[in-house]
Amino acid sequence: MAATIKDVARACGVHVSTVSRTFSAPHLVNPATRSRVLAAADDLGYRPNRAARALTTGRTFNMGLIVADIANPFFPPIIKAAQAQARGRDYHVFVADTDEDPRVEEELIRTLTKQVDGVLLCSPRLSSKMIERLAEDVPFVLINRRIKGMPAVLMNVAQGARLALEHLAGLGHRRIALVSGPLGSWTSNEMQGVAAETPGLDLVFFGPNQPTEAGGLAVAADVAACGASAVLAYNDLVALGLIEGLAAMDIGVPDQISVIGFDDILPGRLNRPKLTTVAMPAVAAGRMAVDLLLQSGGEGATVTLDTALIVRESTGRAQR
Amino acid sequence: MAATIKDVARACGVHVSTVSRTFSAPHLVNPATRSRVLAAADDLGYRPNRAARALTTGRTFNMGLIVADIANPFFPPIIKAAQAQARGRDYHVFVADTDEDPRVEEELIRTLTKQVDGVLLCSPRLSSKMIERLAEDVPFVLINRRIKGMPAVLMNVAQGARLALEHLAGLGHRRIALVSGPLGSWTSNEMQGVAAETPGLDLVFFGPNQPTEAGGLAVAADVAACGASAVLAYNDLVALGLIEGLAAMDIGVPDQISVIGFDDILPGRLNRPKLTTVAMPAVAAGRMAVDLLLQSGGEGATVTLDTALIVRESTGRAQR
DNA sequence: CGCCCGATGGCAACCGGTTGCAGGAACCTT
DNA sequence: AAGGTTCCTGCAACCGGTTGCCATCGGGCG
Repeated sequence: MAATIKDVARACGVHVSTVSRTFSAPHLVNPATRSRVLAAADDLGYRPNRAARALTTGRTFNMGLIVADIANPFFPPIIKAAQAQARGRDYHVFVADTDEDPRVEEELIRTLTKQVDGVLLCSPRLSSKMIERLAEDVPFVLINRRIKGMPAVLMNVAQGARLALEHLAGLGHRRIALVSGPLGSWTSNEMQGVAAETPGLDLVFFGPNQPTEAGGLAVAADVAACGASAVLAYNDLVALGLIEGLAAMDIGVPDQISVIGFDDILPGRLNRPKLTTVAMPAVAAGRMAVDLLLQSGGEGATVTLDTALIVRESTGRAQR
Repeated sequence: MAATIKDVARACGVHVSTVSRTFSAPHLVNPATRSRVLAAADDLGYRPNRAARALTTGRTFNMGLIVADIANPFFPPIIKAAQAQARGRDYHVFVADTDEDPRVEEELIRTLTKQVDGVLLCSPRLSSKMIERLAEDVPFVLINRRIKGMPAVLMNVAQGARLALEHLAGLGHRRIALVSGPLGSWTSNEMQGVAAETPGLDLVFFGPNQPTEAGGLAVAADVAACGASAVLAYNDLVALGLIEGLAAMDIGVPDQISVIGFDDILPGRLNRPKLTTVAMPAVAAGRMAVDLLLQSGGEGATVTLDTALIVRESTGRAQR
């Protein structure tokens, strides 16, 4: 049995309210009394029960973090950063994986609602309408999704796409394949938007595709056949699948085709050729989302974080 | 303001205790009353407050999961599986990352203690003594660590190492390098134990090493110089680093040296050559750990899960 | 020397549920 | 018809803290 506030009160002959105040409003208790209480508490190994406290204060010091797929290497850095930042603010984090299923996502949010001060929604699959409805019960911060009036942390995909296209253009590529992700993905739309408005390029679109290596593998043949000398892929996983598919057809990267991914996940860094990619600020996003949630005074604040092009080995000069 | 039990009680003219029983002991309430209560609850969007419930019942329906490094690709599958299994049991999971720091780990456990029904410790860095002491306050299940009397989920590294060595021997390799991990790592010890007792092999040990690509990269030259035709690496990350280092010296894998890793993480599957590795049953371990925790009747039960050799492309016949 | 005030700490209600106990009603038994 | 069950529901205490209110006490001030 862990020590409760009563045990401490009894141990040093004061009322429980005094013990309570020693922890939550120290300035209201006499220094002498305070140190007696602290000594007794330390002696008994007392720690305030956060859940009980939450009952009256309304603050749980917990938050939820909901992601589509923990095993997708894009998410762990975000989770790690958010969790670390939260710990620094004395918060604990419930992490839940929806398996890409909106219904699971909704149910998860509902059961979490009472138990947290807010929820970080990372690339949510729910409809905007549903998110807005759920937001009436618990504060949200969105990551990688924009809904008007809701605080969000966005990654500047458009800027990254622009950098990537400039890089390819600079290497002499003209005909470029755009391998997009799932239908209606925000990232895909951003990429296509930028590409469409970039002059002097001859673009070929492929999509929708699964956002995985399998997706990349599946379109490799089409990409090879379309005559493009470079590819901008939806994410690193797709890019890696693509490279593998091209290799199977004996098409060398970057010698014959250049490939750029998005995200900068670990497997891309380890791949050979090392993947040129647009790095998403995952760590900063996780941190920022936590801050946004906790200072929620800034209702609806939207932060956009810059991306960066990381040139490695999967891009090279266009062959003439 | 979310609806409370009182709102529901008022709405359908019964006492709160009746509402409470409708949810936690339905057989004690008249079917007619029950359906009225349920209707009212549904109408108001009422959901019991789990934290408040925990206060009296002592069960929080939360558990903690503590890992050394979320961003290490070995852990996400475990986290994902544990979390999914927990959700199936109506549990929520706090996930925390210790950054490999035992003090953070201890503090985390302490603050989590009151808020969970148990904690899953995944590859903990704390001393056994400390873990035993903390176990007095909250039930643990260990993953990848054995402490007498404590429930644990282990992965059969020895068996995997045996399979790997047999595979290499079968390919004609005799002189084999063993690239271990950090000092005192349980996995390293198991591997070395098996290797030492395998007859007919000429073993060269390298260690301790960082359990990362950097670690593999760093020993690549030594490994190449020692004349071994095959390497058993501490984990996939080390193996990948090793392959990269060998490639830099123009030593081909598997043509000149065969490499086997441990874990079966995603980057290994995507690498070229695709990594031959001993797959750790991460998903099963995550699930099993949750089950062990919840049925904790089986005090101290230890489950050992089998590993499997996955032969891909990084191993081949020894060259003569 | 009396008054006012700030500092201190006890009291008790409350947060949202749970549960042992008791009482009333309906239903059986004999 | 009396007494005993069983079923259902209300009452109230309790889980571990928090907090508004009030009483007490000592001291400073006029």
